[in-house]
Amino acid sequence: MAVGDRPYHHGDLREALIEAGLTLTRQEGPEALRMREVTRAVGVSPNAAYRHFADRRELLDAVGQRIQHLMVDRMVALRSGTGDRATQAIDGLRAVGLGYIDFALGEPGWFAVAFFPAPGSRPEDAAPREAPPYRMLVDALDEMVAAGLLGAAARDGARWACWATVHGFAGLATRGPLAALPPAEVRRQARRVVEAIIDGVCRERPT
Amino acid sequence: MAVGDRPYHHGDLREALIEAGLTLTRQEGPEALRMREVTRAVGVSPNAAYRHFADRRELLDAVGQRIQHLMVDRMVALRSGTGDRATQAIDGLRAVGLGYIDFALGEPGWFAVAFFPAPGSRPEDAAPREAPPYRMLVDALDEMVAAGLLGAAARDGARWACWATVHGFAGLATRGPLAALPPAEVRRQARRVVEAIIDGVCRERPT
DNA sequence: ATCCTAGTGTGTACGGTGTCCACATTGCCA
DNA sequence: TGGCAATGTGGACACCGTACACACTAGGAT
Repeated sequence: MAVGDRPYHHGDLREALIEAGLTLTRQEGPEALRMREVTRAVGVSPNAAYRHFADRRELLDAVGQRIQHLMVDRMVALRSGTGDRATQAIDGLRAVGLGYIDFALGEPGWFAVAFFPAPGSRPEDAAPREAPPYRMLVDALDEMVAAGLLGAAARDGARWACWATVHGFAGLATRGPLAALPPAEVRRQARRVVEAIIDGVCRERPT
Repeated sequence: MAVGDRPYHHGDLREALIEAGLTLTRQEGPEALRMREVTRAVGVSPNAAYRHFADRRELLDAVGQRIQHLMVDRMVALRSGTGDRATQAIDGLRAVGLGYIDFALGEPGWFAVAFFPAPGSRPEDAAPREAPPYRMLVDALDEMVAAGLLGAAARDGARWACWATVHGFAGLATRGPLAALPPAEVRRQARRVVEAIIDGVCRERPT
């Protein structure tokens, strides 16, 4: 059953490939995910991967989704539930925004895999509307509405506005000019930016 | 002097390579810039490019800077100078934001080259602080301060907040889930998002 | 218990890429 | 007019993604 000590069939190769992809992309980002290297890391022939993923991109997408789940895991760990409903709601929204940015700053390679996988990736399934971090944001905004801090009519626009701001800041901070600033300053600016968009979104009147 | 009809020396090969890079990346984005194809388009041997650019990335960066200049060219065309100083200032800021987004929507390939060149690009020189579109934003915010619509202390933070929002929206709209929405809806949301961040930034109190 | 089939991994090969090296050609300046 | 620095060429190397045909193995039907 085995010529070396490893059986011919790997057991759960699909999972192993995704995990190898995770460790490979953590430092260098999506470019570091090369079929030959992933399979090499798992100790398997390059073509074996094609039994589980049609493409390099399909594997990369799978890794990206896994990373999005890691992301929400870290984000939920930030929530603190004290105070009345209004402060809880606003704290929750803040936590989502800062958590998103913190993850990007702490794991720039992974963040790039999750949200900038490949320049030519087809956008419709790149980061579907059900992206877990996006759901967290949606929930946080619903809490704001329930607490009376945000008009129900403004909710839809607020989703895009909040996501855009936080996402853009993360992009500028990881692969843009903000990366040149010292990390403490970056975090300080992150807090200001999050406050600004929360303010702007709460003031928004329906159009 | 010529074996075919083209002289051995190209004249301005560096410029020709950049222009070929522009046309190659316009549709498909940064990935479409391949050394062999660029040189092929110019009618020159692949290695000739290495007399003018150390790397593929160096050429890609040059193309990206060129695109940033194209971007401001289109953005300045949007400015309309009517009304009093305050309305001019706020209209200018709006125009910068919407112009940024419009360019990204109209030229997603180029936008990606300018701001998401390669996942592994070293961020310090990726989009230096003097990026032309960023300078436009800085100027617009200075006008806001001069018009008394923005506190001088808040200006620094406002720069990052505005850029992050607009940049993030462009990213979501070109390679993210917003790309799935109909273009008219995207533009509508763009207007709301820009309004929201302007509101938020103007309300900001110093920290 | 045996066979067969579907699932999974392997070997080989092809075309493409970025980039290094040695060499060819040319324009320019002393 | 000679020579030198700049510029373009040809060939080669290592690597990549992936298609094709084949090998092995597990597990259900007989």
